[in-house]
Amino acid sequence: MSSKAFSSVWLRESRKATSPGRSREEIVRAALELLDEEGPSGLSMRKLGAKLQAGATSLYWYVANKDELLELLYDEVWADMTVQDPDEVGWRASATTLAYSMRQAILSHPWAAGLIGRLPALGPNALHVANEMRRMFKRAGFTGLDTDFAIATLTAYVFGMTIPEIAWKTTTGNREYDPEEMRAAVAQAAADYPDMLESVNMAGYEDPQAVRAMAFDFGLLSMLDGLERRLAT
Amino acid sequence: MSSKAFSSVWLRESRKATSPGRSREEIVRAALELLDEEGPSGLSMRKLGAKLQAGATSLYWYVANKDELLELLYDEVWADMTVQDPDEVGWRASATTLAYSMRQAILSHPWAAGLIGRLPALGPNALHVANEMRRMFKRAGFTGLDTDFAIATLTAYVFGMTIPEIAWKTTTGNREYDPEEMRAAVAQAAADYPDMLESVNMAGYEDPQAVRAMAFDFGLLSMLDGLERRLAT
DNA sequence: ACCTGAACACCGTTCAAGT
DNA sequence: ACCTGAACACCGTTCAAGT
Repeated sequence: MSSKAFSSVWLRESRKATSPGRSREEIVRAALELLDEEGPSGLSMRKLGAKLQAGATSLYWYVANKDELLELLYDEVWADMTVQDPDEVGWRASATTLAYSMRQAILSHPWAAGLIGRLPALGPNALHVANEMRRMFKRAGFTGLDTDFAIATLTAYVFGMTIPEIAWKTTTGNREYDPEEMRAAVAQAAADYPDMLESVNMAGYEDPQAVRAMAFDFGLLSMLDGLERRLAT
Repeated sequence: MSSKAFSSVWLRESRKATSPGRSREEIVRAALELLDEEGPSGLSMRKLGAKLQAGATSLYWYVANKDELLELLYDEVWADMTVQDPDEVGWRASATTLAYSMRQAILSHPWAAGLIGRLPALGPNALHVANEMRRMFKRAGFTGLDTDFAIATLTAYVFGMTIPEIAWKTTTGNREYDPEEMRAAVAQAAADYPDMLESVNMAGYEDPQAVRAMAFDFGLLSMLDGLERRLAT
């Protein structure tokens, strides 16, 4: 690989929106529609150009490349995350509602699953959330690097738990699919492991959503208990 | 979307390896080389065909499509994860070394970052690890669904923490890159948030690896403490 | 049974040329 | 300053045809 400087959309000036026609905002809005309607494969520079009644290559005036566009889009997901003031409700309640809110934000923008953790999150919305988390954990009593570690731990858990949830939903979701067939398939794969088999057969394939939610709760509780424990030492 | 049954390579018979020439194993081995050497973009059906001195389309005899090939490759990552017997070292030590081993496995196959959580993990290696985790947590005292939840929580944490680590390494790694320039860039983005700025300026851009490792420790400790707490109630 | 090349329907991106 | 179409260098996959 040749030497190439680190870059991000957020570090470059946006082209001024001149005519009523195109602008970064317009492009992002249209791209968002494409993604939310058709999923990740719905977004190509060509399709996006068409939707905006423009040549695909016109977009390159506003955005350096597709990755930059994705950075822009990624930040929109962070806009859907809401934070309750830790000074009002306490850090733990604040962390809990934020975690749920993060999970919800990803679930409602499934196309973002492939972006999380792979794109720098330096957009204004991401920074705002990061800053709120910082306040939250400082309020809890963390100091120095521990504050950063707590932030990283919480986001890692939420994203790590939610991304597979999306994969599950998109393979099974919006499609004629028989939960029984699914169960049987997994059971077949796990045939050699009696303990796993047992679990597969009872793990609620009829209501996977409910089980997922329970799992999220369980892990979140553990996570927060563990962080609280750090404060005690 | 039309109705399409759930499918996975692991649920279909493999074509028999006949001649010394090609087989699923040969293909996977060659693909693995491509990925480890050139990264995710190094793998295309055409390049893989060329490497095997075959037409790109020959591969479709052994593998239904690229996604199936990726499933096969993904399972190889799980092969690198090692588990210590919880009956010998205790569940917590076993969980700790497994967590490190999982992190290490992903770090040494960075191309897998994009696959984790998005592909079903039904391969023999993945199942073996999953089963070991089950033993581990049962030994710890978990029962019923809680065992599954503990497994999900631990893997979510490890993957959620490690994937961004890879992203960081591949944007900055193997490339002329100035940590100071990087720091300055992030600082610029965070300009509006004094607390974040402060943290950015001390967060060890000279030795990001060390800081990452500390963060992983911190979170893992929290996670396991939290799980232990579940057992007490 | 196994392999092939041609062909189809796409991609992201560059760039000279237009207004 | 902004937009264009043509062109380049790729993709995954299907399929009729070959051995």
